[in-house]
Amino acid sequence: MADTLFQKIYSHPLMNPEDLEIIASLHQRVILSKNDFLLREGKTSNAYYLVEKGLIRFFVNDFNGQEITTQFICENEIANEVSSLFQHLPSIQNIQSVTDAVVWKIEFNDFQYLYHSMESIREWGREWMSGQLFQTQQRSIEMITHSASMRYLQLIEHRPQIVQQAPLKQIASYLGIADTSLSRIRKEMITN
Amino acid sequence: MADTLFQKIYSHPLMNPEDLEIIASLHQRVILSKNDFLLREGKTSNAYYLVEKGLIRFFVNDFNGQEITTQFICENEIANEVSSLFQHLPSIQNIQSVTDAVVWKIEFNDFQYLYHSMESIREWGREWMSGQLFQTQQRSIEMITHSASMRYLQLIEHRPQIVQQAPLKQIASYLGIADTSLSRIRKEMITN
DNA sequence: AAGGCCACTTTACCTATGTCAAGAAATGCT
DNA sequence: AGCATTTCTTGACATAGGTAAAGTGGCCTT
Repeated sequence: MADTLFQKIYSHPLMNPEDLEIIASLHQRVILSKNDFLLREGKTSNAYYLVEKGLIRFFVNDFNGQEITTQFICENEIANEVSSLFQHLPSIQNIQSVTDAVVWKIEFNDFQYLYHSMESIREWGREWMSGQLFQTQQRSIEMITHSASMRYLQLIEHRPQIVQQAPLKQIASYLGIADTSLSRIRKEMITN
Repeated sequence: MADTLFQKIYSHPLMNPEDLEIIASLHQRVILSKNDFLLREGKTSNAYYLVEKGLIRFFVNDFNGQEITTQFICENEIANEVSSLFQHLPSIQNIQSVTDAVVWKIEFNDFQYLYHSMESIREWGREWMSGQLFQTQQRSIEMITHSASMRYLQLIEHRPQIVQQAPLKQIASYLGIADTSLSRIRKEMITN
């Protein structure tokens, strides 16, 4: 069952079972309780995590001390604060479990070893990063072109786990609106 | 003068003059007139561009046919539609010169050759991508946490060339507001 | 069972930004 | 130079979403 996790996440045309086995052997299973932190603001990231079970979020604190959720990571996705991990800079983001969760950790040094010894993971890595960049850009564009209620509808449609598992306040800040506004949008969706 | 362009852009701890010379030799100088396209929506990108002179923008068409400027690329920066170039997918973005410009083009195949033969450019590439990801995330966060006039002030402060060289409508869509709103913000900034 | 806390909702009011339409200024074209 | 087109500004009005404060209900703790 963890095997299919690795297969799903590390899928790439150049990937083969031998490489995959080596990759998997460098991951370690970690059990998380709700609200546990995987990375705290100000610390430098030294690992990333594959999510087997549960929901993870990234958040920052804005200048009024409000928590802004910037990403949700669902099952079969990767929680990786790229700019801290690859540039060895203190993170401005926090990574925290929203629910109880099971994740697989791989340390930077082990990844770095793989990256230098396997073409498959290098190519996979570049593709993963470009996919992340694409998603982040899409999200920016949607913040501009769609209304808050449209954004909420899209979230329900495309990532229902988030709407089911995360508290309203986190979803609201992810959508870029106040929690009372999300509450109002929910109400209008029911009555109309 | 083009040499310092390559030095600035391809700077990385592992980079050395020999590598840099090989890299530079695979770029080709291209002269652009205002409004020329480097990539059109629906086409698959097969190159990226270093900007020596002038201003370049990325834009998408939203569902009402409005152009939304998603990025401005200034001098000594790179114009690269990553997800089209590296995943060979049709681009949803357009890349167009805002002013007359001089850029240096490198084709995907040549880059790919470098990427496989030089550790320096591989590491540089990963760092560049993670930098891009960071910037894009920062921009999303600012769209949520800052008001339109704050965003405009930040743009004036951090990237004045854009404010000087791009037309108001493009700047407004980049800031995520209507052009009339940006005009009003400008007025308020003068009188207050 | 009682108190306390948290997540969510609701209401009233406020403000930033959008929309539309008109005019002024700048730029480009022949 | 002169006309056309685009760019920018302005004003009146509309609306999505913000803020603050109070209310409801659930759940945990003792």
